Amino acid sequence: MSTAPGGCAESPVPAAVAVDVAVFTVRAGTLRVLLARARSGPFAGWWALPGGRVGEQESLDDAAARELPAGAAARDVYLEQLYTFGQPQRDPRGRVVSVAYVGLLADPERMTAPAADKYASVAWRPVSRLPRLAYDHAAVVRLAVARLRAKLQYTNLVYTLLPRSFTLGELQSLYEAILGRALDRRNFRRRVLSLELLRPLGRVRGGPHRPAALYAFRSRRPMTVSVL
Amino acid sequence: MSTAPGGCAESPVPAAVAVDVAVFTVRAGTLRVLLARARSGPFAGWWALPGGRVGEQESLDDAAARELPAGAAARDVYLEQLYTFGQPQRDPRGRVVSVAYVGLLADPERMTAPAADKYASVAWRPVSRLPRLAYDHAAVVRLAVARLRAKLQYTNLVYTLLPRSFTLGELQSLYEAILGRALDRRNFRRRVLSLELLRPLGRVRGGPHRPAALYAFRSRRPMTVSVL
DNA sequence: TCAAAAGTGTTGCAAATACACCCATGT
DNA sequence: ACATGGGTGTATTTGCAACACTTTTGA
Repeated sequence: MSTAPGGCAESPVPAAVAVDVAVFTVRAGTLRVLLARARSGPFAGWWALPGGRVGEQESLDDAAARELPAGAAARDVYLEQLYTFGQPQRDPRGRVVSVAYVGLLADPERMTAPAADKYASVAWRPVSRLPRLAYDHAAVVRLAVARLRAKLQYTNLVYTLLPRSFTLGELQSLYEAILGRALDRRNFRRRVLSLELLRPLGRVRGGPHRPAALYAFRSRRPMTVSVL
Repeated sequence: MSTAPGGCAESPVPAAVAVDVAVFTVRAGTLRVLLARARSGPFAGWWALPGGRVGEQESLDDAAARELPAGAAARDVYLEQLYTFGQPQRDPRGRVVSVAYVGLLADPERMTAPAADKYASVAWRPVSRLPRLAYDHAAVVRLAVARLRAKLQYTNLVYTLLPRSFTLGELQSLYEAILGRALDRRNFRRRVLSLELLRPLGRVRGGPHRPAALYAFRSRRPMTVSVL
């Protein structure tokens, strides 16, 4: 049974429900998470994950999407529920149960728009060197990173972290940045191509060296496939 | 941020937080889930997962353990958070966000004690043939079964479904019941033994046929190991 | 002596790994 | 010409799957 009447007067459970979102991207070969500095509240000035209360008539997924900084522009962030944190004392102001989400975003620039948001500032921080975080958000990020690493191995979710077209080298760098270990170029290449997830674009990207063929994902929907 | 003040008067978010638990066991070669029939409420008489409101000073994990029928005797149920369901309309009485848990139990008898509980009746039902369930509990069970199947493959969690000592045949039957497919006896045996998770007890269990060696798990703590 | 489950060993295939060489480009 | 990353191929190992036979008990 999922019990409890709705009305505030009748309900003996004054818990508030919130969402917190750990949005990740990879920039400069480093896995980064989006942090925000709160203007007010018990942790004013601290870095924390973006988040906030769930509206009365709002689903959890909708709330997570809405709480993203510069939300409008960020409609194509991949979001997935992670875990729900409900220790009684996790928020000094009272009982707050927080549903944590993982977000994945390709283009880091899109999100940094400071906006006349509720946050004093917003920044992409490398997950390997995080500042002290408010609430239990350090634990949230740890869990989120673990989930991300695991899920890249058996899904095609990398597509959420890449632009439309990319080279195999870029794809490999991405995996290496997130998994934190080097991969054999030739084996990676064969593996990925054998999955038939990519479509060769025919075009080529020039650079300082030999131009690399461009690829795109055949499907940009979440699927489970054994990648590594 | 996980915001929101605690007080009921100040909070515009009258959401109640509940837990629902899908407890599984295997009996007679069939994966079964524990269902309860509510005495009252909008779904009185319907089958549903056991569950209920989270107390004010109670963690989610504690709430899940407490909501188990015949709770006292069931202290050694393995519990793990599954997913949080928060569609605004999922409870007809008002907004209830429900944190779903998966439970695993070895001894089916332990739990069936009807008890002067809040439930009219309690029963182990095969997951393959479930009655209509209250709320969104059909979806909860579906997700829970998927999680259970997946997790048996890369953890040692089977130990939660077995008594202290067991034969390799029993272990295999358990896997077959949950995965829903037959496994090669010899390969299964070799695989499992090579993991070094089991300790041979020396003793033997007699039966109508050739007696089988008894084993026990070296460690009864959750670990991740690639089982299949 | 028969049925039914326990226990053991081998073999072939397929996938993962490790590794070496040539190619195309900008500087 | 050379440094740098792109592209292709091959040998070896390792793990998985398929499979056949012997053993021990109760009935």
